[in-house]
Amino acid sequence: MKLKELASHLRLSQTTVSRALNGYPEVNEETRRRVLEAARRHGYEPNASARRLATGRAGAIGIVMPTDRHMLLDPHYIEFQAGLGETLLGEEIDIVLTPSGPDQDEATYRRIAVDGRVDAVVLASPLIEDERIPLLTNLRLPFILHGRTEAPVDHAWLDIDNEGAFQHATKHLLDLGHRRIGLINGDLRYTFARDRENGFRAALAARGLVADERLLASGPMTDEIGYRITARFLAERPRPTALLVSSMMMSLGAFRAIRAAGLELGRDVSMIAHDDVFPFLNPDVMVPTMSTTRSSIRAAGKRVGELMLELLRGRAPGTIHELWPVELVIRGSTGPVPRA
Amino acid sequence: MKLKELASHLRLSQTTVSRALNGYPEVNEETRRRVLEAARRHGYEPNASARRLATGRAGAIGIVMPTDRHMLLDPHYIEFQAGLGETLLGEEIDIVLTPSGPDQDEATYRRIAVDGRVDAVVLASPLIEDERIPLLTNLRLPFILHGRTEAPVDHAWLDIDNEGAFQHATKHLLDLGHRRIGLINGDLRYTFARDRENGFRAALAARGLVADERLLASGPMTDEIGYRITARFLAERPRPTALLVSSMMMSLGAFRAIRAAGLELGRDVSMIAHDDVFPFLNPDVMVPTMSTTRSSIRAAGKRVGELMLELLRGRAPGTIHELWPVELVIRGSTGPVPRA
DNA sequence: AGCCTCTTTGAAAGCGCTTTGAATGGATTT
DNA sequence: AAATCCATTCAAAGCGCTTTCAAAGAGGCT
Repeated sequence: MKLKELASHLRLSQTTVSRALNGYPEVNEETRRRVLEAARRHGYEPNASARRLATGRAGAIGIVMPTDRHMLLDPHYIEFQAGLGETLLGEEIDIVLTPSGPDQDEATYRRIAVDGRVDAVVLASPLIEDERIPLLTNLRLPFILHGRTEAPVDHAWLDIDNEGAFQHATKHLLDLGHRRIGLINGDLRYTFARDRENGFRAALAARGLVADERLLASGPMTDEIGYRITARFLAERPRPTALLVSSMMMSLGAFRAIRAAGLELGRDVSMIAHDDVFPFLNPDVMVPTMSTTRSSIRAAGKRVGELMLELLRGRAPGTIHELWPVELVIRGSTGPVPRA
Repeated sequence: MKLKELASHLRLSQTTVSRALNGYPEVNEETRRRVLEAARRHGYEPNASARRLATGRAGAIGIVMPTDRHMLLDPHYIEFQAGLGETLLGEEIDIVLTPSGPDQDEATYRRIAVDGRVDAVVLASPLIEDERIPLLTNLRLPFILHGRTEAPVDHAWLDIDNEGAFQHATKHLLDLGHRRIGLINGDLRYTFARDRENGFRAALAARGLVADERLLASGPMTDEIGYRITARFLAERPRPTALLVSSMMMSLGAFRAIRAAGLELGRDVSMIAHDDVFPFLNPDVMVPTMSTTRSSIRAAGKRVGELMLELLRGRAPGTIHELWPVELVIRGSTGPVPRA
């Protein structure tokens, strides 16, 4: 069933039917009722491509999906997508995932910028110097960055206050008397990891302390790396009495390493981990419960969806800057520094 | 830059330029060279909507994304997507995620079936009786099911041998002398969970044993639920000496519950967990290493992508049935039953 | 009665591509 | 030299919508 058929069924022009369906005001209410009713009865659904071609709008936002490299951030992606979906749901806007291989990112962005399959894109996991920003700016493809980066150009972004979060967390550990604190971070090319390290150092500096470089480490945020780094840290002398960990996933490995060293979390070693609030990993039910810096990545996705809608309705990208505070939630994995 | 402009630049007709670009044979090689060169120079990229409208093909496959309910299967989704992406990469085919709210699934599928935004869809996480199968069949929207279901109609699917996997794993535990074995399963409305339970029971039955219903439990496959169920099982008397767990995520909680009960994994209690092979959760680096039934969900996604391409090229859905064997990998978390 | 206005509808022109059917002209046959 | 063939190219007709511009008719005003 296409518009033309529906129109002739109704003995109306395509124009009127189209208008009735799309809610234009210049249609007689009785006519509109008839049209809507007939459309429903015949299961009419406008062809997406035709509509897109005619309007010039894609009704979709894009995410370029790297199929190889830092897909290690996995669960983040899906939670973010779910949040995005929550918002886009009511708007009948799709999310278009465009796979991109190694070293094809530029070509891929270039292609989707020109071929009009999406109206805008979401950029995630930015590097400190991320070449995608100038690229998309040049291509005039609207985008919102989830995270931040060092870019000279003004653009839309939403980020959490990673620096403040880790500064706060570090300060808390210092207040508990800890002086030997290890930082287990994500890959330092990412802005979020750099920001967290900055926060960590800033809190130490505020007390006239400097970080022991042997207690700074970073890598893919996996259970495995968390285990390895922690094991290495615990072999240092004097041993660290507290750990700051960039992800819950890493903290699971860290926890095992602590036990393996015959130590007890929350007593011999304190830990604060960053929690992206995954439904399958709840710090409240761990034993001991895990102290965290908390910020829901799903909520961020939802909000980015809202901002995206505003962007598409014409809001200037340069006016979209949101920095979310991060909550510090103290639970059982942190305690006063043990007496030596 | 549009086709028309490119053509007039080249003093050729749109027809010839279009053909040259799309690799049709009836174009002079010298002409094709010129066209390709000019297209490259001008950064020409055909408009996706126009092409879709003209060809009637969307060049995209769809996934309906439930934004609320069993998004608990989270990490599975993204790994699967990544695999799918790997295949689709070279084909310039997109993945279109259509968000769908509670109770809108049918309407959503109905819409995308008619509006032509995708050529086919992937169905994941099927329930034992999944109404999506007859729906899509009626709508004549091609699909591939990742998993199986009890459907009277013939359709394309790819699944792992969940029953065989858990049967095999159970048999292994029985061979080690275990008699009190707990099963920590996913939600039983899902086919995979039912199949696993069937495998478990079959292995017991083969030895003339029956399952103790108090040692059967199921729920969302989270760390938390894994912890709770395990704690409950370990409170039973006589205590189970082995556990079969439906996901690595649950096994993390199970592990903690075992420790919390003052028991040692691999000695006091054995465990075999199902491993979907997530990059961030490696059974080889756990302490002790985790025995698993292993099947990469990413590989499944990749293969579904391949089958999807074949489906779109005309292969009959009824000829696409793949049942993958599941490997049993014995590591440190399983040992002989402890002497009472 | 004549003129205006307002509401409602319609014809037709795109949107940018693919594809059908026809044309052109040089090479090859007869 | 006429007829045939082949390799190339092109004009134009869609694909199924939206939107501009025009028209028709009903009612209100002078």
